[in-house]
Amino acid sequence: MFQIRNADIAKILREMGGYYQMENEPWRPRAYEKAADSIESLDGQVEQIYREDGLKGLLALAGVGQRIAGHIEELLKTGRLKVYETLKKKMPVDLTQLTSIEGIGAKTVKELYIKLKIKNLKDLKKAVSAHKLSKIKGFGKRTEDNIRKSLDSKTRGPQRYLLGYIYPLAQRLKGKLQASGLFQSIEIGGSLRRRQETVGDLDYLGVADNPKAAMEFFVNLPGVGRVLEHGLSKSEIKMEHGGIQVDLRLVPRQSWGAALIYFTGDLGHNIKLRKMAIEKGWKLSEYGITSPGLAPSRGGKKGEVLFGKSEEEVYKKLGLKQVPPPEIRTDSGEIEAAQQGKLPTLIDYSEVRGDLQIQTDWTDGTASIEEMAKAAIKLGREYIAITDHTKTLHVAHGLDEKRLIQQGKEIDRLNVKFAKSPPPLSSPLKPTPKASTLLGDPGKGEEFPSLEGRGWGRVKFRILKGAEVNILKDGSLDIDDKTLSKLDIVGVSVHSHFKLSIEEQTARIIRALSNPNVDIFFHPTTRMVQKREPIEFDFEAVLKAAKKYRVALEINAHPQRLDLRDTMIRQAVAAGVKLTIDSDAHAPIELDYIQFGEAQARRGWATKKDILNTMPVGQLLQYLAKK
DNA sequence: GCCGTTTTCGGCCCGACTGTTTTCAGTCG
Repeated sequence: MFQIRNADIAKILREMGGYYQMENEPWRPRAYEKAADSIESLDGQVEQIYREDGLKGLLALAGVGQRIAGHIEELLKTGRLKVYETLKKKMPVDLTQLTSIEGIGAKTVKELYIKLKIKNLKDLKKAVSAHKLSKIKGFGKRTEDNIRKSLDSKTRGPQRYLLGYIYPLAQRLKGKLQASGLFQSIEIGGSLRRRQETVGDLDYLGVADNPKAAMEFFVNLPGVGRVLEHGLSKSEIKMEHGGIQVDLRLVPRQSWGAALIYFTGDLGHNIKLRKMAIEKGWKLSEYGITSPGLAPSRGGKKGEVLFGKSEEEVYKKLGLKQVPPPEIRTDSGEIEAAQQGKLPTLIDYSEVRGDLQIQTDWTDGTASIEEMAKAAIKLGREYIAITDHTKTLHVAHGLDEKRLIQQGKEIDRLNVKFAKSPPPLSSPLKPTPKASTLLGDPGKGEEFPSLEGRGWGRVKFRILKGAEVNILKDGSLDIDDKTLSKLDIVGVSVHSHFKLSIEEQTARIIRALSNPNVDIFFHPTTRMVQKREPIEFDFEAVLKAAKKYRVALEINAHPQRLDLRDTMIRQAVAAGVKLTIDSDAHAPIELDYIQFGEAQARRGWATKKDILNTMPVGQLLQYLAKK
């Protein structure tokens, strides 16, 4: 059998969809794209599914039927796919490459190949430089210019941005739009509102009395590199540095809720809602629930808007008893749960009280314990655990037993110092939005969390002694049990031997978790978003072990890790395994990453009671002591 | 090509903008 990754299978299917699109096939392209999407978003490898369950396993995948399952089987068995090769022979173009250029789809690729024999980006660049495109019928000078600009901007900047890194820019832009006074409402939608791990572009939605002035203001924002589109209801810009695309849609006030739903997505969630509307004899669009009518752009008469003012109204009319929080709008059961009023109350932003993974300048962090503690206090944390690396992680100058004991003494000293004279609590706090602001009521501004009612003043800040202990190849730990037993919090993590077989990796992890001193399994899969694949192990077995040994799994909030990922969090919650949300901060500014861990937890349907560090410190220590 | 409280046929989300053409196809989200 051939080792073919999901991404490769998806790429081939997507290209096949493109070829069928060239041939003007009506529905096949959509089907292939859907199958490709579905495979791309899988947790496990298709290859493994096929190895375990054969063709039946493939057919169980969403969007995969007899024919496409057969394609996948052929790929895995022979390493090739004959139909694909035949299509490719007829039109030997690099579809993936060419369609990655803005404004170029499959049909344009076909034209370019037939007229100019353009097969890949290199050919395209040459043709553009020689001004050959503008000479083809159906292409003009503007098209050629646009393609040239797309080619230029493609060479810089990543395709998708990490949520945690783009979030501040998104908030700043929103602030600027708000401050202009030209928008009665402005909200951010899209994958950022859903708090996806990565964000491809920023989607703003607004209500403006004077759309012309509002759009004019938008396309002339400072830092705009290019204006891609400039209309009265929709405009798109590309920022100069980093090149992220920003879209703005304006809608009538009575459509605000429907538009917010529409521009928040995701696609699967929206499609299901639209089908539900059709079943009720209506139609759902970004303008609201309407009586059936033809699309205005196709010259038809617009149906009358019946409902659409708020998200709540639209969801209610469609038969949902609750509004699904944006983070879980993925068409994975949230609609059905909301119909029955059985959505869980997700953990809210700022419910995490303490941070249980922090590195300092004792190893690879940049700040001292005291500096990290003071920064945490400013953010309103009630406790932190100092968890520097341990000795076998040489690159980080990990601590040995002796140094850990020394560090414990330093922590004792600081705890006494803070008890005597607590550091000041700065105000206002950093803007961590409450979940309710995600529901985007028109006109409401950003809310700031408050410490009132949290018992601040009565709660003493506390630094806990901890460590991020390295799991060795055989599952033993690199710090002796006697030292570990003196720590408040012991986290363990994998930093080496990523490529063990599934059986070995699973056994190694379970052995580590079975150590009675261990409290948390840090960044369990070690994946780095868009950078490093997760290690492979039997997650079900690890969940069982975590439950048995009372070990919590971490939701690492660092934008680059976000580990566990959403689907695994949901599995852990279902299995009754406790979780923690930690920043993994190596510098004071990174302590604020907690909010992205809270977002991740919400996307995994976690509630407050699932997350250990929503507890006050006393309760947490009590829980840990019971082990 | 996929899918099924429309289940083996007949649907498949829906609309905006652009460019080039003059009524619309292509692309995108």
